[in-house]
Parts: sequence; structure tokens; C-alpha cells
Amino acid sequence: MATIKDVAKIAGVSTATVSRVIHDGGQVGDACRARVKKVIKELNYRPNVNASALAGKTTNTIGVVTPKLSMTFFGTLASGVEKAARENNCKLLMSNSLYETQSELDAIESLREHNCDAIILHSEYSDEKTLIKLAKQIPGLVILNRYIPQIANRCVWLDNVSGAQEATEYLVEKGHQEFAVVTSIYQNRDPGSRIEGITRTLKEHDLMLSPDNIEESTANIEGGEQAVKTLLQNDRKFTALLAYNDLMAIGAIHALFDAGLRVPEDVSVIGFDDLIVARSCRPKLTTMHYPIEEMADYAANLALKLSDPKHKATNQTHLFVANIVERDSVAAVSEQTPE
Amino acid sequence: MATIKDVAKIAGVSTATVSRVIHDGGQVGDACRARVKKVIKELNYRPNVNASALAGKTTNTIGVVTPKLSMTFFGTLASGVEKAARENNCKLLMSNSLYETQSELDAIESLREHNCDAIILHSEYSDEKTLIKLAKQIPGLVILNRYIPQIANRCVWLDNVSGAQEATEYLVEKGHQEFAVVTSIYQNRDPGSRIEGITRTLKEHDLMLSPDNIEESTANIEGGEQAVKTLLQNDRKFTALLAYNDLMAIGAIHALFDAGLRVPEDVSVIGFDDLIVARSCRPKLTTMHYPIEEMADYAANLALKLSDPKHKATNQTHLFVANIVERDSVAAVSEQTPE
DNA sequence: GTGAAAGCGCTAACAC
DNA sequence: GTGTTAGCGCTTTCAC
Repeated sequence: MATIKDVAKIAGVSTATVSRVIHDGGQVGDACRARVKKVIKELNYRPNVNASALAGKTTNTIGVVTPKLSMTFFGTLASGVEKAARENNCKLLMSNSLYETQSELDAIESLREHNCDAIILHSEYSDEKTLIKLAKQIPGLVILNRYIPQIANRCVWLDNVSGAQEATEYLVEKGHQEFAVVTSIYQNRDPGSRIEGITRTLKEHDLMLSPDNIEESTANIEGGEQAVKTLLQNDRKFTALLAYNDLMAIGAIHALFDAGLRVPEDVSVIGFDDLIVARSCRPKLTTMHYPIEEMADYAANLALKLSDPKHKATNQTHLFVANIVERDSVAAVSEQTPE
Repeated sequence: MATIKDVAKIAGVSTATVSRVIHDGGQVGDACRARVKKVIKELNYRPNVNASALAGKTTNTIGVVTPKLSMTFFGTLASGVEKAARENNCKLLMSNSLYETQSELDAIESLREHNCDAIILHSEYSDEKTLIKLAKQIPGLVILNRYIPQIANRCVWLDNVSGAQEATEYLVEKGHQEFAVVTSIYQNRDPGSRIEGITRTLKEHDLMLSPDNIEESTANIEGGEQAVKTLLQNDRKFTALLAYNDLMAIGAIHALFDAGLRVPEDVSVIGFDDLIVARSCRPKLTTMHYPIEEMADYAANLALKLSDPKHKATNQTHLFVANIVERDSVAAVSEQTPE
């Protein structure tokens, strides 16, 4: 592998000049610049990133930590960051946090060792204090999918309350009066906000959500399935079901069908996330689109901006909203066949 | 951030000793080692990876390039590599190749600049010559999901022929006689091998697959849907359908249902991959399990081994097989209701 | 506009 | 066992 010295020697200039040419650093004569560029091409020279990271202050590297890349949601998130990375000529470093506090912390540490300019963190398990401390130490840290008021300008997040409200509103408009919800066992943050949105909208319409009609479980297909089974066993009545995410919604549909109930004829189901599974199931799932790829892209660009020492802080936070995508799992009550 | 010098000074030793302690390099006195370790802890010292990558020969980094992380298949692949990376104390560098030859090459180059010890490449578009040349230059390069005889020991791949055979055999055992297949437009490699496996097994049973019953399209839900629509429009008769992958199978099911056909009562459908979507659809998809996460994990460990200069080459290639997972999209012919 | 040279933090001979 | 020291390839003042 050719080094900057080789280039300098052959081009008959100093390494400093080559460096200037590489970084478009103004002050180089045209003839000289052309010569250097030619040699670079001939030698197929590529700067050693480790060396420039060591010598310079910046590494051109973005780090991402998510719980598990094999989950479509997080893969999509990573893809969004990758897009930003590519467009900014950065490398992408990944770490799975595996849904554990300690490995989440380890993952961040490992990214730090690499001097990542920017770090995008989908943190599920660290407490706010830790994150705030981290944010103080790492200028390019951005928290994705979580809101922490003290570091609001570092947070790129989704308005879960309004998302849930829109979903609920949609169902109410369709004439539904009896609701059930299957939610994640982690009753903090997102699930909590969603429940809040649901009940708030329901109240506005003088509708009630009985606590008995809320069933919690793990946020996957099996969880959704099991939650609805329980609901059914307990003889809960509902014509509309709000699920915490698409996976739970799909499990719910399975359970409903297995119980001889039709979707959407007997029960309308609405999901959240709009992953590919939402277009795979039958009926196709009406769901709230979570613009995670776009958010991740945005977060990465933000993180890069923040990591720039010239950047001056603002108080702006970065809030996105979910929007409904209508497919086939919701019907108006009038269209529903009486049981 | 503390440096190795700080640690050395405080511990009253040389940087060489600190380096030895860090790398468990034998030759250090117990007392000394303990002291150094203590200081490392106190200072919360973490070696600068860029510096050690520059000075040493190894970077403790694994690179992966896949077409697109947001596709579940590739996310899962990445997760497998990540597991290996974590277990070997390595960092994970990612690059999307975006289904383009040039960005695939760029992605590899960018990984090389980082001096990745190991590179896992799911290559769709580079030609064999390029890959062979690359393999010569990069000791730690492993090709995933593709077989190139000249560098067989660098290939971790799936036996697509036998996978397709097993799927076909399964259908034949269920009494099916009239087949159709929806395959990917890229009739090279994998799709080709699958077709080969299908026809071979069919021949063994004196069954025929008319070319008119093979429909090709893009390897996603829409493609599967469109392919089956065409088949139906052309009045092709079949009781069993083999899809190139789960996504196409799901599209196929959509099209079948839309045409008033029931799955599996009227038509049995079998997929390939066993992604999460296979458990989401209704009926749940019977499909061939592609052990991609396990293969990726294996590939990463292999790549790490190969990158070790002490490693001596073998002629072994690394072949995995798919296995069937029975769910609800296939029925025996006797169980099928006549139309 | 260009070059000389001092590091960045670490590793690995080689000495002792 | 432990220390000395010469780089690894690049960036960046500071001269000229």
C-alpha cells in the first residue's frame, strides 16, 4: 500500500502538500495540485484512516448502538445511519446492546475508544443520569427514540402520544366504541406514552378504556398472540384493538383467527411501526408509520453537526410524528358483521 | 483521555510494560502487573485503537458488506457477524453495497483502508475474477453465500440445489403433481441452483415442470404477487408453488387469495429463508430455513482465523444446508378441496 | 505557495 | 523482567 511519502516523493513535493491536496486545503498551486492528483491516481493511493485519525482530531466515523440488528426496526434504523454515513464520507461502526444495560454501556465505550465523531444511541436500558453524563463527555452523541429534557437538543424522537392519539381517533371515526389494547410489558416510556394517547383521545369522545381491556406482554408475535388469548379468555368485549407494534398486532390477528373471529369483520386491528411484516400478513395491517429510517438519517447528520467544535448549541429538540397508513385490518363498525 | 504514558508514569514503569500488561504478554512481574492494572482502572484508561492499529499489525476489526441492512435477511446476517465480533473482542464496521457493483467495490475499499483484519462479503454483483484477486490481497476475506471454486476455502455458502430438492421432495410426498415456481429475475447463481434442484427432483419422480409454469420477477412481495398474477392469467394449472424466497411466497399468497384461491386448500405454497415474515402471514409459511445467522457467525470466525499469518491454508470449503420448517401453507393433495 | 519537523498514542525489537 | 527507542502514516504549525 502506497503511503503519503511515496506520493510526495514521486510528485516531487512534501507530504504537507499532498495532505493539502487531499483535503482541498486551498493554498496549493494549480500545476502542483494537478501533479499530485495524478500521482495519487497512478499509485491508487488511499490515506490510512488510522494514521489520520491519530494525527488529526477527527475520525470520520459514526457509531450506532441498537439492541439487535436482526430486528427489522433496528436494521432499518442502521440503514438510515448508513445512508448519512455514506453521504458524509464516513465509516459506520456498529454494536448490538442486546437489551442489556451493561452491554449497552460497553458498546458505547467501545465506540468511544474509536473516537467516533458521532454516536447514535437507541438506548433502552441506561438511566437518564448516565445518558446526560455521557452527552456532556461526547459532543457528537445523539439519543434516538427517547426524550430527555436536560439534553433535549441531543434527542431525536417520536411523538408517541400523538401517534397513539391519531390511531385512536381513526378508530373512533370508524364508529368503534369498545376498545382493547395489547401493550409491551415495559410500561415505561413508549408504551406508557401510547396508552396515555389512547386514553386521552378516548376521553375526549366520552369513551372508556377499562384497565381489564389492557393486556401486556412481550413486544413480539408470540406476545401479541398470548395477550389476545388472555383477553378472550377473560371474555373482554371489543371491536377494535390497538397493538403496541406490528409484531404484536400480527400475533393478535393470529389469536383472533384461531378463536374464530374475523379481522376486520369482527375485530379491527391497528399496529405501530409499519415494518415489512405489516404488508405481509393477511389482512394487510393498517398501522402507524414510524419514520425510523428518516429519523436515523437525520440523527446522524445532527450528530455530525454537533461533533463539530464550531457548532453552537441550541435548545431545539427534534421531534417526529407517526402517520397512519391505511390497509385492510380496520373496518367501520357499520361494515362489521354482527356476531 | 488518559494515555499509556500517563499510566506508565503513575505506575512508575515504562510504556512497554503497560503495553505488555494490556496484552497479557507474559513477561511481567506479578507485583508490577497488579500495580499497572490498578492504575489503569483508576484512570479509566482505554487504549487508543487508532494508535495501536497504526503501530501494530492488527486492528481487531471485522468488516461486513451487504446490499442493504434494512432487509431482514441482511440484518440477521450482520447480527451473526456481530456476535462473532463481540466474542472475539472485535469492532464491527458496516457498509451497504446497495445492489451496485461500484458501491460494492467502494465498500470493500473503505473497509480495507481501515485495515480490517477480517472482511465478510455478501457479494451479488462483482465477478469471480475480481473476488479472486481481492482474496489474494486480503487474507481475512470471506465470501458469504456464494461459491467460487478457485477460492473454495474462503467461501461459506448454502447448498441451494439440495435445499430446493428437499422442498420439492416434501411437496411430492404430499401428493402434488402440478408445480409452478416463482423465481428471481437474476437467473444466475442461487435462483438457477434452486430451479436445478426442483427440476432434478421432479425428474426423479417422472414429473415435469413446464417452462411456462416458471415465472420470474423481483425477489420481494410485489414481485411474488405479480408473478402469480401472470401465472393465473396464463391459465397455468398447479397445486403446489415454490417461491424463491419468503417475500415472494407471501406476495404469491396475496395474489392467490385475491384470485379467490385458498392456501393451502387449493394451492400449497412453500418459501425459502424462514425470515420473521414467514411467521407473520396467514397461513404461516412452510419454508426452508436458511441458517444465515449461524453461517455469518461461522464466516466471521473463519475470517479471523484466515487473517492470522500463522494460519495455513486448507482446501476445505464451508457448506451449509437448509432444512424445512413445516407450518401451515402446505397441504397434502388428498386434503385439498377440489375446485 | 511550499517545505521541515514535531508530534498523535501505541507496539515491538533490542538492550540491559 | 523491564526500559529505551524507533517508527507506524498522517496532520499541522511555523518558517521561508
